[in-house]
Amino acid sequence: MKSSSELSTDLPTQIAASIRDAIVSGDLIVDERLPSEAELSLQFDVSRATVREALKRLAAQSLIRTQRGATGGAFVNRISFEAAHAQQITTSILLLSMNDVSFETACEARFTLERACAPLSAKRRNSIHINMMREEIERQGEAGLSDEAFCASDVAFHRALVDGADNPVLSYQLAGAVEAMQPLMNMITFTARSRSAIVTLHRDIADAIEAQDGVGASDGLAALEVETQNLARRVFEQRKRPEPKM
Amino acid sequence: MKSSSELSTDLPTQIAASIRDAIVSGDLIVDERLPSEAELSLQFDVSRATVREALKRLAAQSLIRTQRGATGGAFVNRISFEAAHAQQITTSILLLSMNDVSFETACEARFTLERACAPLSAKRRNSIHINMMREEIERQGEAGLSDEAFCASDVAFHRALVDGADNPVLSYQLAGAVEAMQPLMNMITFTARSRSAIVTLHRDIADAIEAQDGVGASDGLAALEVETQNLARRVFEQRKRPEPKM
DNA sequence: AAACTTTAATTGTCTGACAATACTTTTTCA
DNA sequence: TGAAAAAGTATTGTCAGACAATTAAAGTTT
Repeated sequence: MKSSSELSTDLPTQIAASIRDAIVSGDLIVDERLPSEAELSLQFDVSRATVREALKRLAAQSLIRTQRGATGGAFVNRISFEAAHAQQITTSILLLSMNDVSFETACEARFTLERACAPLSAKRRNSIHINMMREEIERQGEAGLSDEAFCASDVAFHRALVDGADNPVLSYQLAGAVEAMQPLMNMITFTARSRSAIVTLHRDIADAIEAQDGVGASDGLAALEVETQNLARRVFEQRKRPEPKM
Repeated sequence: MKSSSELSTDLPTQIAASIRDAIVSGDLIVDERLPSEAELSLQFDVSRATVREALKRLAAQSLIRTQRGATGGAFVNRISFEAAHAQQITTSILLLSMNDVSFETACEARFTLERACAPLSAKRRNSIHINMMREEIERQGEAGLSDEAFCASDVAFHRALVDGADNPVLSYQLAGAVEAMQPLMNMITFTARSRSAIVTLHRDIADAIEAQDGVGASDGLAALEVETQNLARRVFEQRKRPEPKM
């Protein structure tokens, strides 16, 4: 099990890397039980505390799970799309918020990816996803909806669109791009007029998907991107005026 | 700092979640120093070992880094695109290998996303990425190249294409899709004829990018997808014949 | 045969100690 | 005086050993 990357890092990192390699390379397969902490501490010639810290690192990445009791231990986890989704979203949000990524850049990435999805979603459209999109459009039109709820509904609409492509890998890869936009969108105040413009575009997109018109859906998303970018630009400019850059 | 998600999980998980919330919500900002392990163990009323396991979980997600010495401690990490890339690739590879994702599905996802990139890459094309693509094409034509090296070069070519879009968010989101294909591609044996077909398509794509012809690049990628899918289908069918299912 | 008890294995947590590291302060001495 | 050396100090890294909590399996009783 001791194989690679034994640098000048601390011991738990080395041990975690060693076990991770064994999992990635297939030496340890899903649901296989790792040696007990006591055995591992003998194998790696470190204390149990050190082994535990290594195992916790792996658990944090959902690579293993642990179970107490007589037949317990650490087991190789089957990474679920759900867990991977969640992790990717957290990472994406932090990445954007910590690296001063402009709204423009994030928005471009999101719509570029989503447009790629549109033709597939149109081809494979199915009533479940269409209905979800319609429901969210309905919600977005309700008066008295908070900006935050409007954004959440917007994200749900787009998630339905992406999931409609019926390709789990695609859904997973796009999760970060779609969801990580929400905190950025939340900084925007949506006027009644801007909301109705967005709802109209959403309806166009849903119609195109339902009509299996991939090109139309793509065009609708392109228009939505322009609308969103303009809206953001207006909001940020207006916000700059009262307090003109320190 | 004690805020949310205090369920029936173990203590390190709860503590890690609590600190993670503080980071995600912005209560702890980049490069800020966390209290020392001793202080945290007092705050959370647990032993230092338990705090350490929690911190290791966060370190595993690159959320914090630690430093020894008098002015040391745990600091909130600025998640770099590089680190996020690496994590995403690992997760994507494991996700595909553990969930019996078909070659077809993964391939479709990858090319769908990449096609979305092509217009941007064409518009913003720059000599660095063009040269990288040309270099990889050159390498792919060399005789005596191992299948594995051919695949690695293929990935490098596509990474250059994606990076050419000059949008770091896009590059990050696509990293998983592009790189996670490599282990799947590695299962394929590339004949001289199939290699030359791929190289020709790569050259077409590079030419289109250089000519700022986004549509052409997209079409080239579509053709490459068809070629790749056919190739994979042939290889898998042939492999089934000598050993017909068990 | 079913219900209960005991046993053993394993992870979860705690305590206390010492080592390693790196910055700060003090001392030394040229 | 001023720079180098030494000591001090706060912090993480690692260890050893202990006990608690949990769980499945084996054994015992009814």
